[in-house]
Amino acid sequence: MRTTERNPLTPAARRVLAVASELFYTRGINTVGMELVAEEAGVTKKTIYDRFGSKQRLVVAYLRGRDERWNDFLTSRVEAHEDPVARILATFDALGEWMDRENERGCAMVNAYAELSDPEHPGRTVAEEQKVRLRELYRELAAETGATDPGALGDTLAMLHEGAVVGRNVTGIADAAATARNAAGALLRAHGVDA
Amino acid sequence: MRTTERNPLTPAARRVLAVASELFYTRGINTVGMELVAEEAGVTKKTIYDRFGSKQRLVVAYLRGRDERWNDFLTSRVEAHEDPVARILATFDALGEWMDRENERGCAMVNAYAELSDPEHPGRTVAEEQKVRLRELYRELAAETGATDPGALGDTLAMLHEGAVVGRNVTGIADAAATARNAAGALLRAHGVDA
DNA sequence: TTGTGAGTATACCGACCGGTGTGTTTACCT
DNA sequence: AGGTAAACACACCGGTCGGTATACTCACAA
Repeated sequence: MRTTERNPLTPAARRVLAVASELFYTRGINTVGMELVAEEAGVTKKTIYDRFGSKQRLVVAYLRGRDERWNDFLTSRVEAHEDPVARILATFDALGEWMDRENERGCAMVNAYAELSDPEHPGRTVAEEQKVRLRELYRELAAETGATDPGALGDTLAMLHEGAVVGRNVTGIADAAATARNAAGALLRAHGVDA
Repeated sequence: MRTTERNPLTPAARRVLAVASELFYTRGINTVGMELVAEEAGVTKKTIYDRFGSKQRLVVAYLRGRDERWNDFLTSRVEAHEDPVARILATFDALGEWMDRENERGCAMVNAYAELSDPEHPGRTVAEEQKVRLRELYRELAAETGATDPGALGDTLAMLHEGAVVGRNVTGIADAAATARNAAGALLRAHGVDA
């Protein structure tokens, strides 16, 4: 575990993380062995364990990285607008784009939460934190609109957001994000917001 | 695979299925080995393979059984009401009760979908079918209310339903079902339904 | 009474799992 | 020229995976 948070990854470590992220996401964390990761990254297992220390840590790095990428994307989309209503609607547009681009296997955090049943696994915390952060984002945005009961509105939007991912991925609702966006508008109006 | 759909399970097979269902749900399908299932059921592996043929089939039996239990529960709650609006709201009450009682690890179908990455695994179909059935239920109930655009309303309610499960389980929204129920009422009114 | 189905016990299979140890090569920095 | 970090190759560890084989006991029913 020579790898700390600040100093950058070595080239091989970066390759390992990229490959592992792809494999863990598309085939599942428990299904993918370290030997396969090493092979696909053109690296020996030794190198992986020298850089990451354990599979658990590699999994955490994968989840953190993916969380960060999504969060950066979402934040940039939200901050592109001033009006709080537009900011809320932008989250659903961002979700739709993201799902079209790189979510063909559903939410990585929800999947990891399902796979990592051991309550001690630090990967669970990463997933929980991501969801809590999303909830708080919606609660803050709801408050900015001056809605009546912004807490309930924020929670509702967060649930709609999560439901759109499952709806798109498992249920097969093709336009899930757009439908959720429309619903968000209706919910805003129901909470006394001009939308 | 002597076990077909109609003839009842032998006592040992019933025990195996019960134990496997509990273990698969709480610890995850890939995490639980057949040896553990055998041990916990007080049965030898031989017996399991004589009755179920393979782990894959045991997993499918688990998913089907759980799906059936949930579906029976939900259906009974819906059919207890005449008014379509009451029927819709009843689904969220049912969900809340179910989650309090036996959903401390989230939706078994969504979890299985995350774990079973092999697209050929028949367990995936069970999960997909359950989600599609839920979507169709909401679409039919929405149509019964005479709502404008019952398709979109139904899809929205289905997503809200799924989001409540994730919200409750991962995000930690304690009253997720109640919040979703309130949101469903608002969405109904937004679609021109008296609710 | 003689099968037959259900279940038991135990040993085994090849494959793979996460992880470690030893020693070597490469490349850059001073 | 010497030092150091990174990556290499390769062999190995104990343990578990899903699944199979053999042989035995028991209850019940024709």
